[in-house]
Amino acid sequence: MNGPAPMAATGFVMALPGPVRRDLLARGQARSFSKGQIIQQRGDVAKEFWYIESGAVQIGRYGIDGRLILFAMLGAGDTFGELAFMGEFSRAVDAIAGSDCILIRIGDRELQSLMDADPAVTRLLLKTMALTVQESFNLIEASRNLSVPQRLAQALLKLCGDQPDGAEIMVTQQDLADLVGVSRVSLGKALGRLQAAGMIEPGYGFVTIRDGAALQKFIAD
Amino acid sequence: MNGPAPMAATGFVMALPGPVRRDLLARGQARSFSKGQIIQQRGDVAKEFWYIESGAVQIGRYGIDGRLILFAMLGAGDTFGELAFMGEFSRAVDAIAGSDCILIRIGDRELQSLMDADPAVTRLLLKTMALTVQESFNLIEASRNLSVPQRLAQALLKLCGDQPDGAEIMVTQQDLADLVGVSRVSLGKALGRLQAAGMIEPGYGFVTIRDGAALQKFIAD
DNA sequence: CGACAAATGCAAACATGTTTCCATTCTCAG
DNA sequence: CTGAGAATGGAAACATGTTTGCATTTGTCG
Repeated sequence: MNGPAPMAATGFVMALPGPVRRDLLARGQARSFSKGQIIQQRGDVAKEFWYIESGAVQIGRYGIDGRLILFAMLGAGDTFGELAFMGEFSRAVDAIAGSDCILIRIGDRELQSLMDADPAVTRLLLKTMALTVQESFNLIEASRNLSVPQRLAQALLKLCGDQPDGAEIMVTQQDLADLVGVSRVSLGKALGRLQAAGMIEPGYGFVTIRDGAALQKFIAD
Repeated sequence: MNGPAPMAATGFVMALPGPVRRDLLARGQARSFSKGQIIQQRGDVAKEFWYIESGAVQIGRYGIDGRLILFAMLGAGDTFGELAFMGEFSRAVDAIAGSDCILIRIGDRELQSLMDADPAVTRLLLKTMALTVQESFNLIEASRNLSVPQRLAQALLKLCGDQPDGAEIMVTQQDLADLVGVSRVSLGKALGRLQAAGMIEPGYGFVTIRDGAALQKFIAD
């Protein structure tokens, strides 16, 4: 209804020690995108990666038929694009502005000078990427072992980060469906079940978390 | 029926330049495992990674209820375990000997000296891990957009690597089912359809690839 | 305010995959 | 050669998710 949807900040930049981080961000260039705008497309040559200063970014893949698969929805403090950048191949995913947002572009030069200055940075990069792989393993496991309501609960908890109960997540059912990997109809049913259990309260364009602990327990079966 | 199932060698070690690779492997310790033996378990502390000298290794996760999710089936020349090793967290997956096999254990010291000697090695590690992430994205996308027969075709092509038509892949339907992420019944049906189309020929404990090109085309829809 | 688009709710027909049995075939050790 | 276990084949009942179509609600903007 009101406020933005701050999410758990993950990714490489936030793991950097404060001074180093500020220095790196200061070297980057700020760019703003409006909601729905394409930030990067699959196949693009990767010459930079991005830090999210404010707003939300959707990471996923658009199929030829208009289908969308969301791998993640990122928020302020998150980083994306390191992957292709580090791997030196073309973009593996599309990135779209989920809301009006301000990003900071970090290019080859900026990162290189950082890595030269501090070997620990490389280590950190490796660590972050390893985490990403783990994440995607978890996604695959979830999609095979968990029911739709459980996966929905998982997605909601991730989106709300460490916000306390009562947090309103600004997201449409369609977006959630793309994220969880089911149709909007199925997602609606799942929402209904979580609502019936008093864990959440669906709204128009947002979802309110009523009982995060219960969601956690629900996932664990 | 006979021969092993050589697969496309992927991973970090095979990407190293010949002399460097031989040097690294020479420093490692060879260990042999018999079929079904557990090589590493989820949660273990990661003090090393492994290079597959010969045989097959299954990478996946065992559920509490005995369910198994296979992420990959690796063969000679492949590497595994770099993930947790690099990320400095505990093992994210289980590894089981898919057949009698010989592995080479590479520990902290060996890798460190390699990284010190050649900074390009670090770059290579990053690249390899980025590829792994891409792979897992592809897996997720496939599980959402492709039919079971298509995913089966994909899995079979990956398993046979670049072997010519006629190759016999030593694998049971149950293993394939765990890999593709469906029940054995569904996998059986999918096999039947590929067979009807003349692309493969199922056997007892193996599958013969009849027309790899057709499989490729079949995946593309 | 009032129209319009976006988002949600709902239902029926349909498609796909699972589960549970059991029969059959194949391989291999003894 | 033969018995036992592993692997495959198949059928029926069931569960889950999709598709399609339309009605309803909500927010926005002129």
